Amino acid sequence: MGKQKIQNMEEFAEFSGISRPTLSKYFNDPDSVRPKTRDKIERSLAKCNYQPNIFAINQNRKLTKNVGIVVPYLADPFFAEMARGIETFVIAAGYRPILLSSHGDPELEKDNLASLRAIKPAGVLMAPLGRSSDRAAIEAFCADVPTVCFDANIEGVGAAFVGHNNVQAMELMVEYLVRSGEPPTFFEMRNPPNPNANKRRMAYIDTMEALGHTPHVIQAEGEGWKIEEIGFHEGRKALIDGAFATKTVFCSNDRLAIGFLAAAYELGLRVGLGADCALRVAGHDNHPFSSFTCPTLTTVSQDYAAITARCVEMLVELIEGQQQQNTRATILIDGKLTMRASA
Amino acid sequence: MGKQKIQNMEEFAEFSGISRPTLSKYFNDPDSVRPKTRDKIERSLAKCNYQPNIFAINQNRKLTKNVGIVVPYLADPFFAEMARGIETFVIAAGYRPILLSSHGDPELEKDNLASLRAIKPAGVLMAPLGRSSDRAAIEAFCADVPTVCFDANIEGVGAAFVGHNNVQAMELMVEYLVRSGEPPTFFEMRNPPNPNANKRRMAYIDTMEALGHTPHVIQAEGEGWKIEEIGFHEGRKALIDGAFATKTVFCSNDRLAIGFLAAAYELGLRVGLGADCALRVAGHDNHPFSSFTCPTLTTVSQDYAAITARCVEMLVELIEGQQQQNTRATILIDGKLTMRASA
DNA sequence: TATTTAATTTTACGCGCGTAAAGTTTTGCT
DNA sequence: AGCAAAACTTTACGCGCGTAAAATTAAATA
Repeated sequence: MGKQKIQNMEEFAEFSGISRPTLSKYFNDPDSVRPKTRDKIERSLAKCNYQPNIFAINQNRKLTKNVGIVVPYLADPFFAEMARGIETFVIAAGYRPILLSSHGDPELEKDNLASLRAIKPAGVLMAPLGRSSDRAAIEAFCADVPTVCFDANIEGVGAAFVGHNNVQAMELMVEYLVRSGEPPTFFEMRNPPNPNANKRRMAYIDTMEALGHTPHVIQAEGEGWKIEEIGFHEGRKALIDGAFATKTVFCSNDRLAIGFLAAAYELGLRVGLGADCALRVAGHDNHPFSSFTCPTLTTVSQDYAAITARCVEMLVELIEGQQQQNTRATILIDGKLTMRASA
Repeated sequence: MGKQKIQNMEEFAEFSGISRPTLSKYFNDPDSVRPKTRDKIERSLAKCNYQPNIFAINQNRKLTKNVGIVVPYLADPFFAEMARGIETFVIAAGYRPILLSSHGDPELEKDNLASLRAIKPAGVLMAPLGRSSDRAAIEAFCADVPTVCFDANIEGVGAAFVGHNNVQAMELMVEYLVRSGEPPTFFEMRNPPNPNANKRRMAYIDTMEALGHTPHVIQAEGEGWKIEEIGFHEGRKALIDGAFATKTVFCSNDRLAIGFLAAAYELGLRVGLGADCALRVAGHDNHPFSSFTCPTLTTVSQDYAAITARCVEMLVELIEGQQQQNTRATILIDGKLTMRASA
């Protein structure tokens, strides 16, 4: 490989026979130069391994091509999956994803925003922690950098929100459970870290009442993101106490359901649809592991692909769109019933 | 908040009454200036919200404070958990973690290394994809930037390796299974993405032979990182075919075991230690979800905390240590038997 | 072919900070 | 108090690139 060592754009200008300002234009947007010169540049580029210094670029441009992705808890496969989708779309859109997890800690969430500020991102995609988030800090951040929120909607925060349609999804599942058996009891955390939980409870109650049934809600104690553990211990307790009004349990999310199923198993309760089953259990989210629970978990799936695609789209519009809209868009993506063995 | 707006170090020098070169020294290493001036700087810092421009810093320093973390598959909670630990230690060591996932794709792994190169990292912590990795590309990268590998050891690649002691761990589990019941059959993927699998098979065979038992290995077909799915389908097939030589199955890793347990459940096979159980199943890794399988999974746990701590330690030594050692260190951390209900 | 328009080159400055060199002040030590 | 060492200030240059302005060249239009 006789590839020359070219250190900077000056040298590459000499090497390629194109002036430096034109090269600068090219690297910023290859389509902004004449096709002929573009060809010439790219042919030269193939002959050496020059690559513009990203620090020098970012220092001098007011706006970088960085896009921050902030997630509340990356060790949760749900968010890992979301992050994966978002990363892919961000790269496809020509930006550079920077993935940060808050690991469930509001302080770290603030730190993450601070360190994002330092890299002057073109925009940020953020799933806030929710209840424990420092709202003021996030608002201040969103005022400075274009931010699209996903997963958890903090009313009024961010330029847009793209998320799951909890109301539609809850209706879907409650109606299915009622139709195929008896009305469900709702099982959730009393203090859920994620704000979707509240929307789900309310949608559950509304749907149940609309269908002429009495809603029953069992609330698990416990704080934080060890949700399976809470589902297990509190679900176990509730089962032993006979706290469930019906034998059909609709868990607020799949992680809770995973813990709950483990508890039911330990107590020797057969879960499923058959006549020989003591319980029916449904979840919500279509968590990556919900296909491998025992029994496999009937759930409402969030449309990962649509949500991730849409929120990247929104952000790109926000960044590249000339006219700035003042209205905060809220986009809700419908869920789908995913029927498996547990209900 | 009458905080002044200070744009650069020049202005902050005037504001704080400290010369710019000294400030530069301070920001590079707060301990390199006299305590008195350090106090003075920090008191001024509290009075405004100046923060050095990270791009300008990185452009001019030969070495940044960036530390890359490359993981083969972030949607795997095992790696998510590893990444979480590593991030924390990297921050504690005064560096800036940049987390990248290869999402199971060797091309993306190469891309990740390329984009890491662009940010001139002080060092990189890398868990290679393994079998599918482009060895030459990784070697070339390691030759240029200090790299400590973890999880998957590619012999000779990287300045050091920190990982799990597969041999010790396998001995531990095989001995336990033999002692507490019958000798296990080993269940693994024929073409595992991760190189640990081969070490585990060999250790299984060695230990079985040392104990005077005949090793039995069942190999699941299938490629890629959908390991639970492979464990489920291939495990199901093997169970139906009566392929297991014994009723004790030791799975090469917990994800495989999670799928296998789901298959056993579906087939109505009771898993556990009791006389009423048709199978005993053990895993390997102490995957975050192994506490919530049905039944809960007996496994050999990797010492997450020790591995993550140790590999960050190694990298920091490598970066900051004056004398460069030419010997490639290989550090293996012992596993622990984690007994639960499945075996 | 002449003319308008668009693209490129030349020249030059600035971004914010690292860092070297020489001079000055402060500190620690006897 | 005197002195050497350490820390600091002043001055000055460089990093690699963005970008503005004026001059030049190429392309598109008539």
